[in-house]
Formats: sequence, structure tokens, C-alpha cells
Amino acid sequence: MDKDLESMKITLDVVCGKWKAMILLKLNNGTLRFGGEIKKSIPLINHQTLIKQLRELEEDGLITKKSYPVVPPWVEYSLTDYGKEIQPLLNQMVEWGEMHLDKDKTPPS
Amino acid sequence: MDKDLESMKITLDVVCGKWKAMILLKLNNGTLRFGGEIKKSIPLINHQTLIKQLRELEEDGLITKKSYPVVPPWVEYSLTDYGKEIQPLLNQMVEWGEMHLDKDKTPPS
DNA sequence: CGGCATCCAGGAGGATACTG
DNA sequence: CAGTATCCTCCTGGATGCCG
Repeated sequence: MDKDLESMKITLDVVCGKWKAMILLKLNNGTLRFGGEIKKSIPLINHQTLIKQLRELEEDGLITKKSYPVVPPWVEYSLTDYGKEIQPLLNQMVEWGEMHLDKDKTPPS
Repeated sequence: MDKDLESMKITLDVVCGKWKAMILLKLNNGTLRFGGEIKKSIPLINHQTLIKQLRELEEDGLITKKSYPVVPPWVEYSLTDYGKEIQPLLNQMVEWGEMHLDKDKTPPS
């Protein structure tokens, strides 16, 4: 296992949760609230699953959580510098995916 | 689920196998033989697991297999155009990972 | 509203053994 | 050497219910 693969592994760990990359992508637009914004932009995700993925991202240092101790809890998530650095990568993932939305294969012949 | 997320999903499906990105990365250097080269560059991977991941990549149209019907089987894998297009992405994954090999976190204060 | 604990199911990854 | 077939294990994602 050479260094490239090691590096690759780190990135994979961070990005390859089922929803992590999507969360990071949405957070690129700025700070988001838990229920009011994140859940709405990714409707299919489960409440608990979202919490888990957010926590993992937080533990990996990609995002930060800010809780306001008010009566209806208000929690915001935003990218750290660490997390901002990964944005170009995310954009490329979107771009590559767009290129292959239609052509799933390249049937030649 | 908007279009960005759809696109992201496609890329995730392709890249986020435990070893897929690594295989693609190694294949960037050119055509590789199954046992002689791929297995050696990714030593930790299981024989069977490697075959599975390769097959999935082939089904997704990212790589092509070429079998030479000789007595000791000789099988080569190489990237399709489809697969080549994803290389910049892979490189960025490596780069981002390299940047964070050491600093796992950004402990301020 | 947001978080945690718990439980559960599915599937990806992996081990083993056999063919050509 | 490469592939197939089978079986198994673990881990992630998801569902539910209860707290502050």
C-alpha cells in the first residue's frame, strides 16, 4: 500500500458515506440549519441517519456544529477550512456525474 | 433531490467501492495484469474481492477486460474513455488526502 | 426541534474450495 | 493464473421511541 493509496483512503473515508458528499455539497452554500434546510435539501435521508452522518463529518473535522440554547432548539452546521478545501473535489464529482446522467454506457461498435 | 445530488449519486456509486477508486487510480498508469500487477499494487485486497470490484467497474463501463486464451491465463485491464474522464477526480482525491495525512484535525486554541 | 439509545436488515466485502 | 460458486461476517444505513 503506497502513499497514493493511503491518501486515497483518507478521502474515501470522508466522502463515501451514503450522504456525506451531498451534505458537504449543500453546506457549500453556507451555514445551514438542521431541520429547516438540510433535511429539506436532501429529503430522502432519514432523521437519525442525517444525525449520524453529521456527527461523523464533525468528528472528521469537516464541519462544525453551533447550537443555540433556545427553547425550540436551533442548530446550525457549517464547513470548516478543512471542509472547504474539499469543495473542488465535490464539484468535480457533480460534473462527472452530470456527464453520465444519460449515457450510462458507451456502446461503441 | 435536485440534479446536483443525482449527479453526485452516480459518481458515488462508481467510486465508492472500498477499492474501486484505488484500482482506477492504478489503472491510470496504463494496462495492468490481474495478478502480476494489480494484486501487487493493492496487496491488502482479497482475490475474490478484487474480481468482484473489477467486474463491477467493467459493468459500469469504466474499464475493459482483455483475456488471452493461453495456458497460464493472461488477463489485462485498462481504462475506457469513460474511465479516463474520471482520472482528474481521482487525482484530486489523492491530493486532498495527502494534505491531511498528518493533520487529522485542526485543533485550534 | 434536535439528539441519543436501541434494535434491525441488507448488502458489501471477505474466506474457502474447485474448475480450466 | 484467473474465474466461479458458495457461504459467512460485519458494518452501515435505516426505523422507532424517548429525552431536553
